Amino acid sequence: MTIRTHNTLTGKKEPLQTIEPGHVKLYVCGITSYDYCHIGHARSSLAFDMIVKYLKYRDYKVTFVRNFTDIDDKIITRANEQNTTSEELANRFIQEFYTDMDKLGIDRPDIEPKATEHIAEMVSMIEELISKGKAYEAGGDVYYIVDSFPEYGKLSKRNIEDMKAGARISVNEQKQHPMDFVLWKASKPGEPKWQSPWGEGRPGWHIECSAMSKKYLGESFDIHGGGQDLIFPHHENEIAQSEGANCKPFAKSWIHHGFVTIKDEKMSKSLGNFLTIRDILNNYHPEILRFFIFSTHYRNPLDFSEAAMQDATTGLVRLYECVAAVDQLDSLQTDESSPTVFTDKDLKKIESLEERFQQAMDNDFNTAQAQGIFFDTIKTINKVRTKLSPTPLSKDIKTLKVSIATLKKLAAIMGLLREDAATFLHNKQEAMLSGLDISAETIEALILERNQCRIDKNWSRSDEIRDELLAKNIELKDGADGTAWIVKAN
RNA sequence: GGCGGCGUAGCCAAGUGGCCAAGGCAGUGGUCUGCAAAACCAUUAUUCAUCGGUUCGACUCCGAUCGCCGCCUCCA
Repeated sequence: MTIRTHNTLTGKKEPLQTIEPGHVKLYVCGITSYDYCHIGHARSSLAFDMIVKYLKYRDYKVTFVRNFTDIDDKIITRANEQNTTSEELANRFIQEFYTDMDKLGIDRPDIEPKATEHIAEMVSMIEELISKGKAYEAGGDVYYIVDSFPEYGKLSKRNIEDMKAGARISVNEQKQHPMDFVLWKASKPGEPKWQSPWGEGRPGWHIECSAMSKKYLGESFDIHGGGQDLIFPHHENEIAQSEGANCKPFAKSWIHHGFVTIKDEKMSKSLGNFLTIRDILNNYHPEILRFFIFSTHYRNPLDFSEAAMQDATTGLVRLYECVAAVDQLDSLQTDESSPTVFTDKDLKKIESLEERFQQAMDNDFNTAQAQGIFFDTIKTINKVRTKLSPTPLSKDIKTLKVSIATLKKLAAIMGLLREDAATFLHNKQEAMLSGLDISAETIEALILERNQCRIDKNWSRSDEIRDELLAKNIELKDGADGTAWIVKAN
């Protein structure tokens, strides 16, 4: 089986074929660092984290580069508002970004270049473009000649004529053609600036990715990724710059993920309908956010709501409860004369887990389908587990243990089931209990009282206690080895 | 207006032309239980926005229509 990925350039799913065998070179556009990250950024980071983890699981070597845009108009404006330098502001939010990423359990890329540390590479690429007649200097700015690149529009599937009709391009006297875009901007007084052959200035937005991907991955590499909103103009312009300067194909394949929406509208700063990663992590465990993000395919829009997060919570807890239940089987006495409780069908289902998972993930990283396979598997595990005799066959226990180990290994690719199950469930209870006006001691005391009532067959008082606790969201579970309690999600 | 995408059960969501259209949440009936809860079992789309077409056969391919979303300006 080969991995197939959807390529924006061709609009098709294609088998992954790396330029260098067994080695994937991946470049992803990272954040512009001027504010806290929202869950749209989380989706982006999580999607590529999952993709890298899966590629590594499939034995690829991966070189993963993700940049920081640490100089641009928004950064300068925000820095002025805060009476600080753009450098300080950008670095501060890079640190905040790391705080969020670490909480989400996202692995660091291999290389994280910053735009401001690659001015020389950008300048030399711009010079190359000028010398090839693909760019021109005008009043200290440098522009790319879009008409010099016949394939312009091949990624976003649009042509220059249609775009001119759209006519929302800002008027700029300097430009020879309205679609020409800036490679180098002359600095205004007080703005951050670097020396260049065209005077003091700073780079345009798109050139950094062309220059840095070339430096770290080469002129041609395997996959370039980012959000769907980057297709045009950012990635289209990158192609024009890189292929124009290098005269070689740029990224072979393009992966673009969908947006996070709220009430079906794109989350964005201008609409003010965004939630930061830390807003979410205040209320939900990071794995719940991961579970939610991966519950749909990465290219589809994903609508955020509290209800959806509750569903994700319930689903993840169900997985953890299964893991915890199997973990507890250690304490059982085994008996080799017991019959096996596995049917052939059960075994087949459990043993095919990894293969089915790979099939789903090979198909353009279909995490939604993969999650379905997890649930399908735990259904079988739970079924078998409940059929276990008090003194089961040790081989049956072993089979269950092995399948849980496989499940955890595969779930880890999405960053799920990485905690000890009992601890996860316990911490979740603690967190929920702290929001209630009842202590664990009070609950335990009431359970003791109720159990005495039950021995006395005083059902009315016993039920009263249970209802009383239920009113406070405490649910009781009477089992063979006593009464357990959980805090109910509301 | 141009381009791209989406429309599958009450909600979310898979589905790479051909066995009963995954899975989750919610619901219903049952097993278990003193009664419950959890878990388990069973059940919930003669149908995949609509209408045509291609095909022996389509949710899956093609065309049209309706609806929603995104990009075309900074944006993950």
